[in-house]
This record gives sequence, C-alpha cells and structure tokens, in this order.
Amino acid sequence: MKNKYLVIFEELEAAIYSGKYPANTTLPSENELAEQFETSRETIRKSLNILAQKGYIQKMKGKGSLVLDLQKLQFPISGLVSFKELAEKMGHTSTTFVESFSKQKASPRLAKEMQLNPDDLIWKILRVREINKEKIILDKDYIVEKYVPDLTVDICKNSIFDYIEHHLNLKISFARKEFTVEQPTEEDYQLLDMEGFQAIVVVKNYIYFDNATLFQYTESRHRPDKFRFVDFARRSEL
Amino acid sequence: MKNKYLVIFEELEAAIYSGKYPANTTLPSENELAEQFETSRETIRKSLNILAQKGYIQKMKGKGSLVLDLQKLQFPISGLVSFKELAEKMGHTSTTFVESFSKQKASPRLAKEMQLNPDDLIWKILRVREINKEKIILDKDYIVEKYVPDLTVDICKNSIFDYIEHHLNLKISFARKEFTVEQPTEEDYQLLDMEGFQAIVVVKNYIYFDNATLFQYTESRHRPDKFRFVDFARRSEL
DNA sequence: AAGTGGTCTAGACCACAGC
DNA sequence: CTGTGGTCTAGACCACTTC
Repeated sequence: MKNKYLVIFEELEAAIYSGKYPANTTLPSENELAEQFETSRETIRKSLNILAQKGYIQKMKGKGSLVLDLQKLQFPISGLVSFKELAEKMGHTSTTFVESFSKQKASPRLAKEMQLNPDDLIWKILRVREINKEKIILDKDYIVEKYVPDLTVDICKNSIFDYIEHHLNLKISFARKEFTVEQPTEEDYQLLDMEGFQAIVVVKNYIYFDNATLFQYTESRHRPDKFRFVDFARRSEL
Repeated sequence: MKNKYLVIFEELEAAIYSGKYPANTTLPSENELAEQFETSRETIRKSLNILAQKGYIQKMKGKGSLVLDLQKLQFPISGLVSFKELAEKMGHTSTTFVESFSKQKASPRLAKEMQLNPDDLIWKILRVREINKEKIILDKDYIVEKYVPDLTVDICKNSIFDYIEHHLNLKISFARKEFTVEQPTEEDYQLLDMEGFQAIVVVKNYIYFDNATLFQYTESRHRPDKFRFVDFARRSEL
C-alpha cells in the first residue's frame, strides 16, 4: 500500500462512508485536496477518478465533485467477484460441495473454446453452492493444469481464486463474462434444488492472467429466482 | 473532437482494427508514441488506458502493451447502449411499436423508486421491439417530464436517447442496471411473442444526467432465449 | 473576476523484464 | 545495463460556473 493515489482514494472512500462528506455536498476542491494531502493536483485527480468510476462521486466542471447517495444507488456487485466473497458480503451462510474433481485432456469442444494445445491437461471441477440450505448454484470450472498444477479438493471447497491470487501469487487481470438464460439440463435438475423452475441463468466466464493468457473457463449456473446482477456503468463518450 | 488523447485513442483503435498492430504483438513504447504523436508521455498514457479499459490491449510492466485478439474476446455489449444502436450493430432489421404514450402523475410506488416530488409529472411509454419479425422486447420507460418536456410518439419510434443527447444536448452520465429473471406477466404474454417461455429477463435501468439527477427509469423485458449480455471486466485491485 | 474541474507538458524517479 | 510501463511533480492554459 504505497501508491499515494490509492492511499488517498481509500481515505476519501472511508471519509465518505463515515459521513465526513455527506451525500449531496461537494468534496473540497482538487487544489484544496492537493494541499491537504501534500501532493500534486494530478495525483488527487487520479484518486478522484477512481471514486467517480466506482460511483461514489460525480464530477462537475466548474462546480466541484458531488458526493452521490450510496443508499440510493445501492452497491454494485459487478466486476470479478467470487462466490465466496459474494456470499460473505451478503451475510449468508453458504456451503460448497465438490461433486467431482479430475484432471483430464481437454475435449475437442473445450480445447477450441479455450484455445488450448490438444495435449494440454485441464482440471475439471464440479461444485454445488448451497445458500440458506438450498442448492442454488452449479459451478463448472475448467482450469489449465500447467498454470495451476497443485490443485486439491480442499482448495476447491474454499476459494480457487483466493488460492491462485494469494498462494500462487498469480495476477488475475480481466475476464469476459456472458449472461444467457437456458433450459436446465438433467444435471441441473439432479444437482440443484430446482423447485420446478424451467430456466437457468448461465454465466460463462473467461478469465485471463496479467500476461493475457486464458487460464480458466467457468460456467456458473444459477437458479433463476436467486440470480441478480447489478452493474454501475458510466456512459462512454465515444 | 479536439482532445488530443481522444484523437490518439481513436487513431490507435483504427490502427488495431486495420491490422497495423496485429494481435499478440506489442504497440510501440510510450516514449516512441509520444514522439510520433508529438505529445507528452502522460497524454499517450491516457490514450493507452482507454484502450486497456476497452479490452484492446493489455499493458505489462517492463514489457510493453500487448494487442489482444479481438476475435477471441469478441465484443462487449456492455455499458449503456440503446436498443437501436444494438440492433444496428448486429445487423438486424428491427421495428419499434409504441403501444402507449402518456403523461401522468407518478404513482406512489414509482415516485418512491425514482425519488420524485409527489406532484412531478412523468412520461410513461410502452414500446415493443421486433427483431426479425418476432416481438421480443418490451420496454417500459418512465421519464421525468420537467427534464424532457417535449416528447412525441415519433421520437419514441426512434431513439429517445438520441433525442435527449443530440437534440436537447443533455449529457447522460451513468446508470445503475439490475438484471433478474421473473415470471412473465399477462402483459408480457399479450404484447410479446412468448412462444411458451415461462421466464422473462428483466433489466432495470436507472439513468442519470451529468449533474447526478435521475431522469429516467426503464424496465426492459426480454424473451429469455434472445437475451445475451456480455461484459468485459477488469479486476479491480482493491 | 474568481474558483472549479479538464487537459497538457517536460521532466523525474521507481519497479520490472530481458539481455 | 537498457528499455519498458507506473507514479509523481509543478506548473500552464482552457472551459465552465458563480458571483
């Protein structure tokens, strides 16, 4: 935590949460903040841009940086967030069941979808997520073995993301997500508490490392009544 | 279009599309680009950051800016994109039917959801979107009348966004989107070609101006088989 | 006219990759 | 060691808002 602009961003974020800068007031001007934090204006601007991008403030030319109402806007569950992080944020009791766990050669279909060499091995993991005693999510993970060689069932019971980021020290950089709604398969009916629902929300996730290599493909299948995705989007100017 | 960093972004974007910078090669270094475009490195960095945010490149410390494969990643339909823009991008023939169009006092429920004064008037617009001869999307728009006073049926047949941005010259700034899957209502069955589907994808959209005032609430109801949402997300580092 | 945020500059030092 | 991108600075000018 040494980057000045990140430190300042976090201080301002905390200050907004604490009520030091209430909603519908403006932050001190960029020049004032630069003085307060003993830094240059460009650095302050970097911090403010993160606040804006995350939906804390709205900058207005000639006026100032308006603090937005977090209550009103609620909180985006967007970005790359793992099941575990999410469940904890919501304060739910959750359990993960590892239904199957194996290492195998990629099927031709998968090899194509993940752009693998034909002899690359992949981990194939099937997990069921239970929230409040209901089996609601089916996660199918396909992870390139050569990048994440020492996977175990125990790791899968917790967070694979956590293991990759903190134990292997690999940086997850970006992901492409795709949302669709499909007919449930036999597998869905068998493994989840479908309660008569005849649709399933499928989130396909292609996850990339820092160096732009695809290392994981995840298909998350959610019971439709329990699925909710919130996004905070800024209008791109182009 | 006078901002240097935007001009440079667009040139680089075009160059990537044209094949001048093929996938899996690196762009010229920031110093080289600064020379080429006769500008400072910080300005170049602004342009490159937009490219990265949009998924064109991946920056790697010590190495360079890698051009990503657009074919592989496909294109995100994310952000705030109107139905019309979207249909045109996909190359589909599309029609919009304005089912109803009225100005009225906001219902208590809506007034609360949109944080309005009890005597504010709103436009209420019901539109059905037809793509390839199938009625697939039901759009319910609620627009605060005092911000957009002169709405007409003709405008609704085209793009309301377009009207607001280019004719009223108001700046749309950000939106909060929420995706859920629900049971279709009677209205859905009546107005859309539901073909036996028993679920509907509901996208709730709260749209804000530049000055952080909420001016429009839109509920877009999609037939589940025709719904697809793609997102390109960078891992936030916090 | 004074204050605000938006852009741009020319330089500096750092951490990291690769030879 | 050199070259890369990442951070930071101190200043400048501009467009916009407010008085």
